Amino acid sequence: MRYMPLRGRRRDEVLLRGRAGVRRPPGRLRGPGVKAQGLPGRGGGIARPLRGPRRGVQAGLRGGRMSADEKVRVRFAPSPTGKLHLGSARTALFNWLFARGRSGVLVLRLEDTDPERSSSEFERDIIGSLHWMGLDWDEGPDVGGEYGPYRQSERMDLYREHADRLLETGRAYRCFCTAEELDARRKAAIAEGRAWRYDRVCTGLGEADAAGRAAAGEPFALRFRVPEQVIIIDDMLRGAVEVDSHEIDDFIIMRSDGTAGFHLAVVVDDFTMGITHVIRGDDHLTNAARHVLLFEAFGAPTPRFLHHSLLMGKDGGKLSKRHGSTAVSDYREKGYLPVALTNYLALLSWAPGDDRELFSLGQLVDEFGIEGVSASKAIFDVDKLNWLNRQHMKALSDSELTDLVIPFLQAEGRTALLGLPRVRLEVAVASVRNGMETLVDAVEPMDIYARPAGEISAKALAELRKSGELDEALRLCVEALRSESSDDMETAERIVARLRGEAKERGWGAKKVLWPFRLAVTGLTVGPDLVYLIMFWGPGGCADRIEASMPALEGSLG
RNA sequence: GGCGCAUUCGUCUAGCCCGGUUCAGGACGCCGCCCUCUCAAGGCGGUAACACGGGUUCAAAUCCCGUAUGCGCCA
Repeated sequence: MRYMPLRGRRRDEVLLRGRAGVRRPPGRLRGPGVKAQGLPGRGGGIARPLRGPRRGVQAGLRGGRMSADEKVRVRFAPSPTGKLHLGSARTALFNWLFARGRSGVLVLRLEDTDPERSSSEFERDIIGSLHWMGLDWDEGPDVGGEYGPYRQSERMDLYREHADRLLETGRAYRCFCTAEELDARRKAAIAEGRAWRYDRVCTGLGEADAAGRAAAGEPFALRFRVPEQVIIIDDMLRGAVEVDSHEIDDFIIMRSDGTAGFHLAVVVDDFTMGITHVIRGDDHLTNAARHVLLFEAFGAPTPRFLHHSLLMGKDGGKLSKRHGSTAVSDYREKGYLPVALTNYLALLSWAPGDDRELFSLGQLVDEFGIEGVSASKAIFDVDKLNWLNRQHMKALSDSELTDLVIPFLQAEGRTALLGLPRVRLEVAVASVRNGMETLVDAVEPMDIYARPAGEISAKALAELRKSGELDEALRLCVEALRSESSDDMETAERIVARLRGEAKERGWGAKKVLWPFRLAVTGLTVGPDLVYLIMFWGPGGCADRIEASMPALEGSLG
C-alpha cells in the first residue's frame, strides 16, 4: 500500500467537493487517473500521491476535466442474473443517496450481456425491489432517457464501434489464440510456478498478416494493448490507489463470438452516458485499473471512483444463500419495512458521526456523506435489522400498521380476521404490535381472536384447575364485565383496575383473578394484554366467553 | 502465486487527520435485576475491543516501519 488514505484529508476533500457547484481550483493538465510514466511528452502527472494537507484535494481534481457546473451523474448497473441481492441493494442505495444529496442524476443500467443467465423475471424483481425500497432513477430501461438504450444487450453496436476504434489506433490488436491453446499455456505456466498472464504471442502479428487471417475467416478476439505505466485510481474512499500495469495482462475487449468484454462495455457505457462518479463494490477496485486505461485510450474523462466494502455473511465470507436470505424481495416477503432495510444497509459502513441510528430515507439523504463511509468490511447482522425494523414499526400508527399487516393476513389465508370490521382489526393489530419483529409476526398471535368461545387448551385448563377460589374469581370477572358496555380503552382499563381492587380487598394478588380471566376468555396461556381482549370482544363478549368456558371447568368450580 | 484493499467489543461503529482530556464512547446481541395476569415491550445495570511486533516521543488506538490475518482481483 503506497498511498496514505488519511480520513481527515478525505474530510477536507469532501467539504471542498461537498456542495454542488463549488468551483474547484484548476486541475492538472494531464488526463485523469493515469500517470504517464515512461511516455515522453505526456508528463505532468503526480509522480506519487502528495502528502500533506493538499493531497486529498489534489487527488480529487480529475485533471480539471469536470467543470464546476457539470452535473453529477451516477449509475447503478446490476446484472439481471438473479434477484436483487442485499449487497447490490446497498450499492444502489449509496448511488441513490449520493445522487439525491447532490441534485445529481441516477442512471439504472442493466448489464444483461449474458443471455444464458439473464432473464426478464430477474429484471422485474430488481426494479420492483428498488422501487419498494423507495429508490428511483432518472434514466433507465423502464423510464428512458437521452443516453439510452439502457440495456447492454441493446448496445452491442456501440461496443463494436469503440473496439474498432481501438484497433485502428493500435491500442488493441487481434488475438487468434484459441481457448485450448491459452488453456495449455496457462496450465504450463502454473505448473512451472509462474504467474499466468496473456503472453502476447499475437501482439507481434503484422497488420497485413492479422487482417488477412481475419478476412480468411479465422476467429479472433480483440485484446487491449496495456501500456507500461503506473495507473492511479482516484478513489474517494481510499485515496489514490496505484497499480502497476505489469500486473495487468492484455485483456480481451471483444470476444471471438463478437460480444463485448465486460471491461469494454462498462467503460464505453460510463463515458457515453456521461457518468461522473462510479460507486460500486470493492470487488471492482482492481478492475478499475483496466477501466482507467480504457478511458484514457478513448480520450474520455475518467470518472471519480468510490469502491465501497463488500457485504459479508456472519462467517466473514461473501454474503450468500448459505447465510440465509440474500434477496431484497425475501425481506419484503418476511415483513420488513423498506425504511428499516435502507436504514440498516446505510448503517453498514456509514455512520453519521454521532449516536443517532434511526433514519428515514429522507433523513439519510440529508445526512449521508462519503466522509462518514468506512472502508472496511461489513457483516450482515440480521439481529440489528430486526431491532431497526421494530423501531420503525413503533413510529407507525395502529391504522398504518394495520394497512401493512393486511396483505400478510391475506397471504396467510386469515379470512376470518380479514372479515372483521376495520376498528376491531385495528384493535387486534394494536394488541399484538409490541411482540412483532416483522409484519408477518402479527399473523399467528392474531389467531387468538378467531378462537371459538369455550374452547380451552389443555395447558390453560391445567392452569385453571390449579387456581384456588376459581369460581369466586370468575364470578368477580363476569360481574365487573357486565357492569360496563363500552369497548373503549378507558373502560377496559377501568375494568381491569376494578378487578385488581377486588383482589386486593380479599387479600389476594392480582394474579388470582386476572390469570383466570385470561385463561377463561381466550382459552390460552399467552396472549395480548387483558385491556385489548376487553376492547376486542367488548365487556359483554368477554363475559359471555367466560361463561362459555364454565362447562369445561366442571368439577373445578365450587 | 502476484497485486490490491482492509484490520477498535461477537456484530455495526465513535475516537485516529490536529499524540496527552479515553484503564477507549454509543448501538445490536448476550447476561442480570426491576416492572408484571401470560408472552413481550419498557426501565436500570453488567459483559466485551485498539490484530501482532518494532520504532519515534516525556506520552500512541492515534505518527512511522514490518509481520500476520481476512477479503478481493487476476481465474
